[in-house]
Amino acid sequence: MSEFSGDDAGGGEVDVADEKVSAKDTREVIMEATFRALAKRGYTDLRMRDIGDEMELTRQVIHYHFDGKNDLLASFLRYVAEQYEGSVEVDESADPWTELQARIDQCLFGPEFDEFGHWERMKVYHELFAHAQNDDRHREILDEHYDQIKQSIVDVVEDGMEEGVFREVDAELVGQLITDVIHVGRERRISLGHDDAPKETRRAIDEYILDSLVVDGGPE
Amino acid sequence: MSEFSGDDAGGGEVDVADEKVSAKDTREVIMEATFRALAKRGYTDLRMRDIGDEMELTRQVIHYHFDGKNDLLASFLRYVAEQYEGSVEVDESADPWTELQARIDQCLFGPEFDEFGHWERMKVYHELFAHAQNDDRHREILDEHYDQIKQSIVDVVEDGMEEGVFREVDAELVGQLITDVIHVGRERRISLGHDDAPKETRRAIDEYILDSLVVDGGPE
DNA sequence: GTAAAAATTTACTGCACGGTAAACAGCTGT
DNA sequence: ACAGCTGTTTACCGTGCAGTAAATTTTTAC
Repeated sequence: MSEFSGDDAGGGEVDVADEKVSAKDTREVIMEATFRALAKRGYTDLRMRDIGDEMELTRQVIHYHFDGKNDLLASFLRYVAEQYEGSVEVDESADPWTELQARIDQCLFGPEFDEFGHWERMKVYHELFAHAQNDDRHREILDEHYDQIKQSIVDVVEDGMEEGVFREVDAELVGQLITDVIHVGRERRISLGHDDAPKETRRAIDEYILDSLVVDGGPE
Repeated sequence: MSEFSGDDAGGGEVDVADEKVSAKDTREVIMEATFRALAKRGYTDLRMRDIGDEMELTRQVIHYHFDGKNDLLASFLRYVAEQYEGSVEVDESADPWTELQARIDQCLFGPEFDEFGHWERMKVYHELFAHAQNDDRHREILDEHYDQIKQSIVDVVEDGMEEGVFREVDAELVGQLITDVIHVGRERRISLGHDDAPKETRRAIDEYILDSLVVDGGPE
């Protein structure tokens, strides 16, 4: 929600009273409009016009705030990544089992409320993800993002091992596998329309990955 | 390699002597040119011109053989799916363990020779896959294709269980999981540039999925 | 060998898109 | 209250693209 594109930074200030919009808000408005336009048209067919149609302001405003389509989409990608990370909120004080499960569920199913918004966001996210193969800028940002998600899983696994509630395993390998499987579960739902792919995925994670974390004769 | 788009089917015949090209060959030439163009430019930036530049013939020939860009890409998608399936060739007479491993390796790493071609093909395949979320025609074709790949894995697992070399498991779940993990392993390499993702994936499949197929006190 | 059909090329067109220019509004400070 | 800045709008290009039309060459059929 902080830093956006390069442009000129120290723009207008927020007028506290009434309902004033200023530079920063406008950018947020544009980001959200881009979101909806992208969800409707898809990356390939996205026109600047479509983004304009999704907001109150006219499409030319975009050119004032961003330096062309490329710049806009680069900023948007960062916006999406930040939003994704921000949406994964778990109780860090919980035991590793609970935290691990919570993280998996959040990534797979999204926040309990707003499940629809989750899949709309993910649709856009996954499309940008695929596009990274043709755009180094996208790749860099998404690579870093993907690693953070993975790392948060690895950390929980390592915590669990230290606390003795998980078996000794290769945390990197497990974390990567879980992250990957979550990713592909969502993708199968989004691209192929398999509505229950996330649920199947959840079950597979339970039976084939989490089970192997159980200490012999331990809980569950 | 057989049937193409709807158009008019029974075109010109092949002249045996010399090196003559006729209708069917031209379509193949166009398909291959589309392949290269797509690999270079990416789906979003693909122009008809690019396809024309990738072959001896001029780009207008495409309009003679296909009914516009959409028709071309629909035909191409089928072409790619068929090529993928045709490329997975394993010795069906081998024992389930060997066949399963062979299928996994083929999907992950491609034919031993032509490893470069494999990743070029997969790059295109995965991009089309992502695009399916915005195109029902693509989704239908790829859904069917994905299911066939999965089914071939499920079949091997079931064979193995009948022969008693695999433990009794939910073959559907295992087959789906293996297929999914292969998919995401490739994707991570292609989109994020993780060159050793396929190898990591292979190891994860071994340790977390195949291990669970081993009958207690069995081989390996 | 010649006429008809198929395949390919050369030359062109319409238009949708991203981007720009200049006019206009609204707030800020003095 | 008026100058000056930020932000927004209306109106307008220039380009690059998919697609077409007609001319030309090659292949097939008799």
